Amino acid sequence: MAAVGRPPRATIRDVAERARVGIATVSRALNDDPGVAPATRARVLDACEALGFRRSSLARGLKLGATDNIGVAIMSRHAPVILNPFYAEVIGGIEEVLEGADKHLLLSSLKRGGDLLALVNEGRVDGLLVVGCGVAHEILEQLRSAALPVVLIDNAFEGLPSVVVDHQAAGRQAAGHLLAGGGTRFAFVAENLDNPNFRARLDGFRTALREAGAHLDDGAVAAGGDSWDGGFVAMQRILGQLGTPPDAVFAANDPAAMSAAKAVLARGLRIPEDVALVGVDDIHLAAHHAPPLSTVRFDKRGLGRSGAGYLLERLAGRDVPALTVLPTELVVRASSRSGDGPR
Amino acid sequence: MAAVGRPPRATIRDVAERARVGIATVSRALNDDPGVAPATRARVLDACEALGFRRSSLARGLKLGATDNIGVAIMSRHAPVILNPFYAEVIGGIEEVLEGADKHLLLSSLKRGGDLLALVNEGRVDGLLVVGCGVAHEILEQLRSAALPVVLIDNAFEGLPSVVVDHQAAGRQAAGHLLAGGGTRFAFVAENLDNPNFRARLDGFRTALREAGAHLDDGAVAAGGDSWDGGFVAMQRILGQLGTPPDAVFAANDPAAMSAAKAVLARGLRIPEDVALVGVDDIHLAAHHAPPLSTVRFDKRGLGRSGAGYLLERLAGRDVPALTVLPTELVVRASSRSGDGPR
DNA sequence: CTGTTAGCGCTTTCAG
DNA sequence: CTGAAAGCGCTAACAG
Repeated sequence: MAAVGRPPRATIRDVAERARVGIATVSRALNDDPGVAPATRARVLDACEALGFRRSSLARGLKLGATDNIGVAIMSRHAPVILNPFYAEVIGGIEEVLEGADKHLLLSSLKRGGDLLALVNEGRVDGLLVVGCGVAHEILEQLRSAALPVVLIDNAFEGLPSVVVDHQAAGRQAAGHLLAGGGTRFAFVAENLDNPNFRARLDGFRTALREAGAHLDDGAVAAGGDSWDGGFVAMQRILGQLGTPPDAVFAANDPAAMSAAKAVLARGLRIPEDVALVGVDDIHLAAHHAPPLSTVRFDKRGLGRSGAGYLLERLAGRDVPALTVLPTELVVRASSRSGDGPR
Repeated sequence: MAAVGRPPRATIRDVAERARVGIATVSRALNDDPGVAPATRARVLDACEALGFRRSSLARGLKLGATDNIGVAIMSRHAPVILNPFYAEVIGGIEEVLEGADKHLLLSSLKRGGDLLALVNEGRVDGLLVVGCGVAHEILEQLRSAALPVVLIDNAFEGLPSVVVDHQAAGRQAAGHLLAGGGTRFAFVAENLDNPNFRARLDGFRTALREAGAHLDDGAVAAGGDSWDGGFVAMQRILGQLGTPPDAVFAANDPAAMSAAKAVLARGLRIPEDVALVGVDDIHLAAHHAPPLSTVRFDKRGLGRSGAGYLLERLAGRDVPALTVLPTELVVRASSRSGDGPR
């Protein structure tokens, strides 16, 4: 019942024999070498077909010194990796580009950074995309002197081409919008403050407020934990700590914002009349939240696309920008649209 | 500024030279061959270290006829593939198992099934996991006679080890529960009715109702489209078509259920008092929906784990079950808990 | 236009 | 215990 007498895979030699040519001719025909007589080429192709022949990518790679595989390493301190929808989107973008270039995607969500170097030095991949900021500096340093091209996504490091989102700008845009809406008592909620992206968003938020002469109280910044109700917990803490509740809240991401909204409403405050609320991400549900959630959007898929595109450029021997910063875009919805205009 | 004078990667020959041994000895030392003098082994290992040497996976694979790569092909008629959280979970499970076995995951979301056969015949992977039911029968037939092990996930095919979820059971469980709750006018909503899993759920639902002497009207089955509001549209259609609104609704998945809930509430009906509602999936938000959503849960990650586990077994030459059916579990929450007991 | 041949870097007999 | 040599399947000179 097992796979007993299966014929061993055909090799280029079998094809040559059947087509009554030399193996070099087979190779040439397969590589679209112009110097092959049409009749010969046809015979070869027929033989391949008949034998179900496909070149061994291993042998070919060994000879050519390339695999057509691209490593994608996802490094995240906080997650079951691929389960994080953020990374899923990024990978989607990567895949899109690689597929167009006939490259294969070797996915690796390594716990230990050392494995990353191993991956690179084994010759299993032609290039490497490192996604996320959970990589130790020493690893990145070694990657910098690796023999194959490396591109960083959602993480920046001197000497390695990097594609990032302007998370600071996200914070500044949120601040600007909340200031314009008349906010005076600001707050920031997040699931955690370890995530560098969240910190950057907070940083931009705080900076923009300061520049406008406003102030973000220390007691108005809270992290509520990485479970689904992190935003809720954070918001509750802030409401408990502050004498007067805030009237302008920026959440590090949309889930936190939605969850924080529950705490605000539970306290009997209205959104946006009493509290204006802005998140980040523009996840699908944001538009269908009650009330529809204002947010700062950026192109997650584009992160993957750019990174993959640059890697392909590097593989082709071309130069690429050292740092690419993708913009963010404020999306105003009802959760922060109290006083500004009709509707 | 480009990578000019980078030393070419060290080979086993460089190591041999530096350790003052033959290349065979290096190979043996690296493969933990017992017949190597400890002192020699140490010298070899030192030399490797010093040279930053790693065996070429290509050369090794060519010799050994294996790559340690496992192909994961996601076939879905309806999706940006990896963006579908369902598949993301499955991949998470696969990854978990493969990482433990030191295999690499080659991700491939092929549009054309033919590419799948190519992948298999190129020798790029040692085995293949095919996820989802978007694969043509003829492709599966060819896969059945492929030279390497193939395991199907969330899809079943005679002659290929398959791991599936009992979607019919999900439908039956929902029916049983809604019947027990006193439902009399049943309805089914989905985003589409092409998805074989959705059809199986409907099928189980319908069958169980029939067996209980209840009836599912044709006008009470609707698909509303694959956008976010598919359930809403479907529910509206049913409410428009039926004279009396249904009092027991089964949705093909949780998003459809949530979306359908909006339509029910918009119509002025209460959940669960007027309409009991059950979904499938138990996505995160289900528990925090208003009202909390009853649903049928199954282990998505486990699908991936089982499939990957079986593939590893096959690679080790062991036999595996032809068909594995993962169970589903009813989770009762407020959306269907009108009359049955306190609270 | 086509065939012969030499490796790519590794593992594995087969001899020492 | 260790080394020399063959060869995995392919490509790319180098000759015809």
